[in-house]
Amino acid sequence: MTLPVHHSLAGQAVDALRELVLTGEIPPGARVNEVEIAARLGISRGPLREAIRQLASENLLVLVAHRGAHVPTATPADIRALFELRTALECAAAELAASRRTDADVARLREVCAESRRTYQAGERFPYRLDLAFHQALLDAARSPHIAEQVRLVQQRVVLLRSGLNDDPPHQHASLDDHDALVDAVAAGDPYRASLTMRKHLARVCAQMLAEN
Amino acid sequence: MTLPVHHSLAGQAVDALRELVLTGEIPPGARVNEVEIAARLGISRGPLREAIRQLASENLLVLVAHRGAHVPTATPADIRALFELRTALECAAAELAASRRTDADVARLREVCAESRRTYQAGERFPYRLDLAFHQALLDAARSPHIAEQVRLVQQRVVLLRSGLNDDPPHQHASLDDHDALVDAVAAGDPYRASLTMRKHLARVCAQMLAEN
DNA sequence: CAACTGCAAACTGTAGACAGTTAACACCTG
DNA sequence: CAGGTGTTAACTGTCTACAGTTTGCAGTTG
Repeated sequence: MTLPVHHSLAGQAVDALRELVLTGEIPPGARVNEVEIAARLGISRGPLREAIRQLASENLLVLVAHRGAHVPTATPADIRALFELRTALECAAAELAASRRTDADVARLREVCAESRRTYQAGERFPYRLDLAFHQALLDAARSPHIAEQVRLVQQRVVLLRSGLNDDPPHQHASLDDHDALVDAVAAGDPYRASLTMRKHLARVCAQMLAEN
Repeated sequence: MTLPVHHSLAGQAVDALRELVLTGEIPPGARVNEVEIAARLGISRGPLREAIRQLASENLLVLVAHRGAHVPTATPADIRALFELRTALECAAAELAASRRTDADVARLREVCAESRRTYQAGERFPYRLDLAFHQALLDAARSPHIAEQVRLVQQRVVLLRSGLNDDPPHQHASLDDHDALVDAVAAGDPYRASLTMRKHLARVCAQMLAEN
């Protein structure tokens, strides 16, 4: 017996449309043609419009009167402001993680770091997936559901900006070191150091993104 | 020539429904009857459903399959977790405000504090409106639009919890002092002290809310 | 030839109708 | 009388049709 994740078409449409936006299939600046997308998803415009509203309030779409929805494009100033928000949230998460972590949390974090390093040393760029996994493991350790939810939403928007991001090796190496330092601070139960380390990490990631655009 | 804030009925419905939820006219736990509310707002169910989706993604409503939307009720654990989020955001805002404030920002903050104190000393409870105005003035000084937006959303949820809040005088007096201390830290350009002062302030407000429920 | 006007196609915004699900109540049964 | 069952009313979820706006293009005019 297969349980559908979402019973409603609108719920499915949210996921499907989110995918289209985040994968860049609907690129930044492009408009969302309701009849076209609805046909593509095999649904009518009603549920799709509900999905569009939700994604708009997640800031993955922008609504314009009588001109429908389009994918937002980001300016450098936007990116900086977005990273201010991300820093606020993830530094708080790092602090809480350092205060609340269990041995299992630390083990999980070290595991993700180890896998990232293996992949990196194998000559490949370590995939963005592992970076997300690290930040997710940290959020799990923080045990603050509302903060975790907001971080997820912000990360989505970062993915949107990250379209053609070419992670160069120096940046990747530095990120691996940052992650290790972060785990050490969390393992040591030092909230202040965890927060500071996260702040430095995100500052570098932000600078990297600004340099690439 | 009167310019409608929202051209679309869905946009108006978002504001109207938000009002119904935040004023408690649709109390926590109550379901949102689509036909009834649509009739009350003089619109059809289509735009209303779009509005419901948006408010759900703002966490002012909860969607249940085939049972529509209802206003969420908060447990003490929820309140604590929500204040962890609020603290992360507003502490960051306080830090940024201390770094970026202009003389005009400080003047505005002192003005709001002075008005709050006048109202309080006139024997009345100083209205929640002035508390919101203070936090808004601080956000303006922080100049971080994304953080400001998220704070606005969190404050909404706090208002929702705040339904029958009876602000007792000791709490109000302490809040006035907190606000003054916060302005001093911001005026002094001391981000660390501003953040710490904000953290203490919100911890007390949170404890107050937990005590009253 | 540039700019303006008018028209037509495409798209968004909204309403109303229909299908499927939930839930409550009356009724039956042990 | 308690518990289960069938039926019905209410409500949600979805689709289709229609009205109003925008936009691009052709035609016209200075």
